[in-house]
Amino acid sequence: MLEKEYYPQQIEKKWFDIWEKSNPYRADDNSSKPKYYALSMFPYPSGKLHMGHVRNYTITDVVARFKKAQGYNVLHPMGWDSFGLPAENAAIQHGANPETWTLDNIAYMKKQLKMLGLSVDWDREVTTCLPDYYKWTQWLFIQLYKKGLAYKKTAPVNWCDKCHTVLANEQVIDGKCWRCDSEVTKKNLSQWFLKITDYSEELLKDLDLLTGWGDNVKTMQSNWIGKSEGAILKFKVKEIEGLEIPVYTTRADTVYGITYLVVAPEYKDIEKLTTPENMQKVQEYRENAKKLSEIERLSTERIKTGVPLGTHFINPFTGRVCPIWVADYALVDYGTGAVMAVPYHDDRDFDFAKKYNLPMIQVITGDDFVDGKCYTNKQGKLINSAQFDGMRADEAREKITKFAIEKGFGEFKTQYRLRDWLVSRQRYWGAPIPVVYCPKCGAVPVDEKDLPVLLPKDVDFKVQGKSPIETSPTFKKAICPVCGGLAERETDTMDTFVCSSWYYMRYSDAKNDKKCFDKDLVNKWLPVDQYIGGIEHAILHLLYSRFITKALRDCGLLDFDEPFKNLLTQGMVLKDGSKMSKSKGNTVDPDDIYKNFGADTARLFILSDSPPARDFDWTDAGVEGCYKFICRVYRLFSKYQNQIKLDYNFDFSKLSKKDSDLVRETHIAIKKITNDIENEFQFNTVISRYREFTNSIYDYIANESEINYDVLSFALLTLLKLISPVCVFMAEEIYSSLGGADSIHNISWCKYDDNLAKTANITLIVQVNGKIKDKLEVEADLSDDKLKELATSAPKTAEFIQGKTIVKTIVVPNKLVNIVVK
RNA sequence: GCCGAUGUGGCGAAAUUGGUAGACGCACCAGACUCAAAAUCUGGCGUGGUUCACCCCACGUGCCGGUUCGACUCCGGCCAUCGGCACCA
Repeated sequence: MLEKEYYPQQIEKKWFDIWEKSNPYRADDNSSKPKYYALSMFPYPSGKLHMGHVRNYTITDVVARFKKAQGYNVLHPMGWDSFGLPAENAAIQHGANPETWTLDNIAYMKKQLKMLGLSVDWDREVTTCLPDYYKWTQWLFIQLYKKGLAYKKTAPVNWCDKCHTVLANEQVIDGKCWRCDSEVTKKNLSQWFLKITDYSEELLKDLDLLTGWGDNVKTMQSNWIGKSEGAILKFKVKEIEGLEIPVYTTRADTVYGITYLVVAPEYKDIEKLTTPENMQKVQEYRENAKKLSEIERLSTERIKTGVPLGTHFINPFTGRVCPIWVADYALVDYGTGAVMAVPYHDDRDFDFAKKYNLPMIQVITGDDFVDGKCYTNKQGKLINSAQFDGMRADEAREKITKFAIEKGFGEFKTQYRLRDWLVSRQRYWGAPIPVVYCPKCGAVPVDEKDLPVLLPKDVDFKVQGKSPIETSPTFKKAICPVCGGLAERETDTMDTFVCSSWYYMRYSDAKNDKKCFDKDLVNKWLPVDQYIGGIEHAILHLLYSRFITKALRDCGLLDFDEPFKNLLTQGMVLKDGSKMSKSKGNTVDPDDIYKNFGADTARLFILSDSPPARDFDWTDAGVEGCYKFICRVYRLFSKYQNQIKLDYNFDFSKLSKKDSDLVRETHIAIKKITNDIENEFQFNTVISRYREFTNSIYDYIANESEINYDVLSFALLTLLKLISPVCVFMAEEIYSSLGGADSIHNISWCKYDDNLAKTANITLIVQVNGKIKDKLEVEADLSDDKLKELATSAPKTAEFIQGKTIVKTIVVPNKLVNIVVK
């Protein structure tokens, strides 16, 4: 029996306990049904769920439940991105053990997720900080190493002093650390990299295959990869026989306008290129450049500086001899580290030449050319460029490069902005990089049978200035797997983004202790059909995962090219106009919502007001509104629980108008809700339909004596099924109280009859010259001629037509008639 | 500077192929129920004009222009907000 009023706490507790015991949402590896893989970005176990999590996982859960009801074999897993600095910082600050801290948080948050009613297959739970997972992260690292995709090199890398570790390029946001927001400096260190640049072109090109991704994310990735097509041109140094300076340019069409050349302060040949009399000034300049922070140096606002080296180069096109300068607006790690300067046609060169009084030569002109101003139009015509005069700039670019190739001082070159992924971290709480250093054999990967390389427990977290892992008295000692001699273990751990770049593959075979995953299983379940998470991973996680997928494909471990077929980036959860955050004090604790209104209310509300991709504004009034709606639905069922028939039966042709109208409303509701879910998961309109349909049912029952209980049963049970993916606890409670044998969540999705999914009458709009003059209630599906006749003879239209000539009449079936008169 | 997204009532928003702009909700107002309140149910709710009122008329989807019988929707040109990239040669 249903209670008269709705008590969410009791109902949700009851089903929480039942589902806890049965784990009813196992994905079946052997099912013959088509598979559907619904995936949420897994959480970092920071302590408690926040509303962003609630939104993310509710959306994915409704998708998973909808697809299951539609007959798919659904995989909807969950896990924990559980390595990373917060655990280590807790250890440093409160003396906690990072592992205990992390596992405690996981236990708490797991319970919160279960209270949210997620249809997750908990048998496949993955925890990246546990050895049964990171063993395989290490194993994958070794496969990449063998394939030449993991390597160690000394390079200027990003260093965060506060986090005391290096960072990947992707983790430096506006010159600051992505985690702690402190300024990042450059350090020259020997570090491990993954060769993502081998895949630059494929990562860019395959964005076109990702038709289920938003343009925003694809554009961000494309910007980040930063492809540019140009040429390398080589210039001979006048003073030094045999020395050449190659430059990279996308504007080969401007070579006749070169008046100087700039090298970066870190340029490799810079000392050779400096004359003794300039040496002191050049060295001073370089020292100064080193002191500047990345932020200062990359600021476009800054006034450009530089000093001449004293040497010169010969422009092979013109034979002109021009000076070589050092200036920090040339970047050592892009192109060749040297830039040809064409002041008249490049803003930066223009500023620089003005400041130091360097000559300018105009070589491009056009209608919009203004004398004395830098002219960067790429459609202009060449002048002062010998045989290339009169050509359009974009054509000349190719011709001039070809000319340079023929003469042996140039080549075409495609350049990418993307850099290799720096993956080593000087921190404790991560997967140890499985490498040992042997005095004889150098850096050697650990023998695969010796994996995992376990994190040592005998460490001191309070140590300053180095990784806690270094304080272990035992960890470093190792035997070289090649020669058997004494060796030293690598103490760096991996970037957590390595762990998270393959977790969604592990779900396909989460408990396998022989392999990272079975090839057949990973090929069966992946690619992910729908991935849902925050936009903040547009570059980081999503780019890394795409790279790892392609790399593992090339290692022969799987057979697909892209990991995520469809991607939904959900908007933020706001309150009072800004993002919920502890510092602003505008957070809402999911536990409080569970306690006061129940998880079903939280789920309904978080889906209700905005489409998933847009930001969502949390309001207390909105939550209450949703709670009231759930009560309103519940009351319908509790009121008629004795009349509702699970085996309802009626003959549509014999129904009264009122009954048949409700049947039609029911079919319309099924159709619209199904379409709205399938069309980009527009849950906000889905919920509007729930309300509309519920309002229709309330209208229907207004007169008790006219109720046909078979028709009412049909409508109510349909509503219950339609609402069941969102209000999971209430739907289950009602259905089981009505005597349903199975769980409502195991019942197939409702079908609709297209002939019944429309109203019996329509409102015909009558326009004269495009202005609405009348609205007529008429039978649906009348012929065009009949509609025309009805419209012209309508009394209100008559006065507008009278005395005028009808030029034409436009009929839109079932909608409108427009009479055009003169 | 380049690229992407967005722009509709007091607020969140809706609107197959161009075809009733504002569905659904929040807030607000009124009525019913009640001794009263809450809850619940019913109705109203873009702006301006006109009217005792019903009606009716004009305007209205960031701005300007165009195509069309008809434009939130298509085209051209702007503006604003948010986000990404950026001394990348």
